[in-house]
Amino acid sequence: MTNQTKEPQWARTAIQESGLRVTMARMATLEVLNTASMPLTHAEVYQALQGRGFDKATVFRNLNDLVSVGLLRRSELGDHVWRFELIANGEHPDAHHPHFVCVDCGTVSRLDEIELSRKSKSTSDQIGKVTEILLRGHCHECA
Amino acid sequence: MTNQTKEPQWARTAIQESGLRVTMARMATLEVLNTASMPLTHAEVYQALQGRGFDKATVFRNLNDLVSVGLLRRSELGDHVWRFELIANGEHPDAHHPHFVCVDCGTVSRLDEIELSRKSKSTSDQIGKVTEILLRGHCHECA
DNA sequence: CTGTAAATGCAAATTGATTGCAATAAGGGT
DNA sequence: ACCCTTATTGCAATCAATTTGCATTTACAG
Repeated sequence: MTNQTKEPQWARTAIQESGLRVTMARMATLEVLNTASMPLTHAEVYQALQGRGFDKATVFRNLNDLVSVGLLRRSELGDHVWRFELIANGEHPDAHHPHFVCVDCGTVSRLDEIELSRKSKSTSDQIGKVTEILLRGHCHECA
Repeated sequence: MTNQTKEPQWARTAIQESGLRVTMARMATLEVLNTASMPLTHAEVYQALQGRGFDKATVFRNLNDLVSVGLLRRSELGDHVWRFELIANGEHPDAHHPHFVCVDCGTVSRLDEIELSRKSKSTSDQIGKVTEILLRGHCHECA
């Protein structure tokens, strides 16, 4: 989650503790995602890093590396693009929070309070363990 | 929806009424999707049509054409692949029914009874009009 | 300070999807 | 049944997102 008030070296510390090596590209990637209010695509992260000279493949690799050590979460919200977001301290990597995606403008919103009706929960339990809820539709801006 | 008991010429009729020309490829595409119990990817449809000699671009175009005349629905369930399913007679093209996707094996299940809790509904109403609900998680097979 | 494994840059490869274009076929009109 | 027009098809080329191969560079343990 967004957290503008982390300790100065939180990114370095987080990377160190993950077992990955601390590099400029990784620190910068975490910083970018830390100040984002919504999941960012690779393209958005890459663009935010323009001027620092990192290669696009490096950004891809770092995003994926950071996902695999549990610092980021990668999700697909329906537009054929991966989005990445920081996982809050202590938050379970699989515990995606619900998102709403506007199919018209592509805007992604985070919803924290969404849950299924009781009856639906038991229905879905018959299928498996739900770890993510995604809602799609038309946001008020586009309606 | 799956419907093995349509009239013999339902596919021909449906295509005719849509205004598209009736071709072998389109009839076959509809037949394949009619006997499928879940949304199929282009690759799956294409494979099911192997031996009939249709080109992969033709299959793509037909799937998209059939979507645009409202005979099929195209959805993206989180794995970067479009899936297509027949729209039941009279069903609203935008009225996606809920799906469950297993993030491990990729299996897609259709859920017809899922809904949000009342509180969640009002929360999501503040964001926009929800037209699709997608659940992801681990199915029992993979758990 | 040095050695080694990890990370990076650059280009090439992959994958899902789309498009240009000439050849072919559907179906309305005669 | 036979044209004519236009939609549809096949094939190759293209596109966009993502991944990979490899030589070079860099982090960091000792």
